[in-house]
Amino acid sequence: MTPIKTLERLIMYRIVLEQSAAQGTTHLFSKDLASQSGSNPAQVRRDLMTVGYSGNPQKGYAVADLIEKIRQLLEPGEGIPMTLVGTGNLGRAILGHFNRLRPKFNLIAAFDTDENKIGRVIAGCHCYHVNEIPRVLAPHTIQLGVITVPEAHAQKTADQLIAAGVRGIANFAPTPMRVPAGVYLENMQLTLTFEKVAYYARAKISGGSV
Amino acid sequence: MTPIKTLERLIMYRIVLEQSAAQGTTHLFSKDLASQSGSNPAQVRRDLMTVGYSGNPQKGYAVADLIEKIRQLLEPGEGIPMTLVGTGNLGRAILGHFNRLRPKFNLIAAFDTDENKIGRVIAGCHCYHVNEIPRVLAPHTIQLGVITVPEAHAQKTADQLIAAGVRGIANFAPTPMRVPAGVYLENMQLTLTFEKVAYYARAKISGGSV
DNA sequence: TGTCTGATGTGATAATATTCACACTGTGAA
DNA sequence: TTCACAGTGTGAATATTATCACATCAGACA
Repeated sequence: MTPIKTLERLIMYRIVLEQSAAQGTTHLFSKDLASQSGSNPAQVRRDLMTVGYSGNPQKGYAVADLIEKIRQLLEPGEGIPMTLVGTGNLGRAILGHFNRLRPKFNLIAAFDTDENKIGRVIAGCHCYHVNEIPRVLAPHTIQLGVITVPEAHAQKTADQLIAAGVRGIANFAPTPMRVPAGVYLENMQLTLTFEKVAYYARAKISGGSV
Repeated sequence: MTPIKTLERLIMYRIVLEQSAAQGTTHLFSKDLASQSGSNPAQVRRDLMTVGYSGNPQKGYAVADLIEKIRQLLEPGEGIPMTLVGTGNLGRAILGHFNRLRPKFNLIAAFDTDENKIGRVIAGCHCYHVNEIPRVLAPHTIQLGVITVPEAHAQKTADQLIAAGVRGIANFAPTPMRVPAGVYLENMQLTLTFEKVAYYARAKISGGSV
């Protein structure tokens, strides 16, 4: 099991690597990868040990090969089957992003309770009523459920997804939720992020170091 | 300087505490706070040491007092002055959230390049052209700049905000960016989060523990 | 009043994460 | 071919973070 911090950095490295590849770069040194991803060279080398890819002292790391190695770690199968519940502003913004996300995400369905949205295609994704979660998701092994419903419905939605077999949830509702062991939950609290940034910004402004 | 992990949890505790307060709860034990915020009791007590608030072995922690202590750490001044650049889907979703975020955020202005939006009020916030960033932000000490512009403009936008004195940035554009020392940057990569959740979900599905 | 109880605050310990520092390697130049 | 060099891979050291475990405490109760 790759440690969470390492995994986050590897994902970031892949983003950088893909941008480099798009610009025609074939090789990168650890210090390049570090500066572009906000890390440091020693950290990069240490992280790359975990994917089992070796660079070359003269040329650095072969961009294409390294992308493939990281891909194998992140998406050993075909694509990541996912779903989204709550097609409000934020939900639609996220669905829109999926057109840009790496093709290995496989968006199975979106869900909402608004009758005006049921049956329509929103941001390229068919929208069902939440009552249909069990039926629609049954044939799939969903790895990622995104929750963008109002706060009051967040926990119930999570319970429905979990009952339908979803084992990974990203919750954007502004309330922490609880899930049983065996489900991985990421609470995406915008408030939390903003307050954190403001806190450290204040430290910077007042001259402290972080 | 409060460690980053501790700070994140304190923010989460405040969210839980405010929900408890809204339900009329006046006291909570560390184990309650822990279970509702996804932590554990020892961690909660350790974290609360850093804000200098003591509980009572029989009653636990006084909800109102603890909220105030955490508030003093997070917002020692009046409110957190902030701004947002890029009023697309995601930007508007975030602006919308601000109606719900704690009143201590003080949204100064929003910026865009779309002439149709300039001069209008979007989600309760006046929208200026990005060229006006220096003029509009000059009178303020912005602690938080939120970037929700397309990938291609993200770095330039960050540079503009930093030139205008912003020392804390939350970047939602799907590309990592670089900032000079003295600026705190949080790259909010949706891709990163989603891939991370999917990775650990797969571990759960295949029976591994995390 | 004295005793009991269950939660707190915290020193000590363990686990995790990062950084250092250096032997080793593959390539280009002489 | 041999040398020099810049960058890698990694054991060791450091720093950070989380957990344990227990002395202490404030109130309930007899």
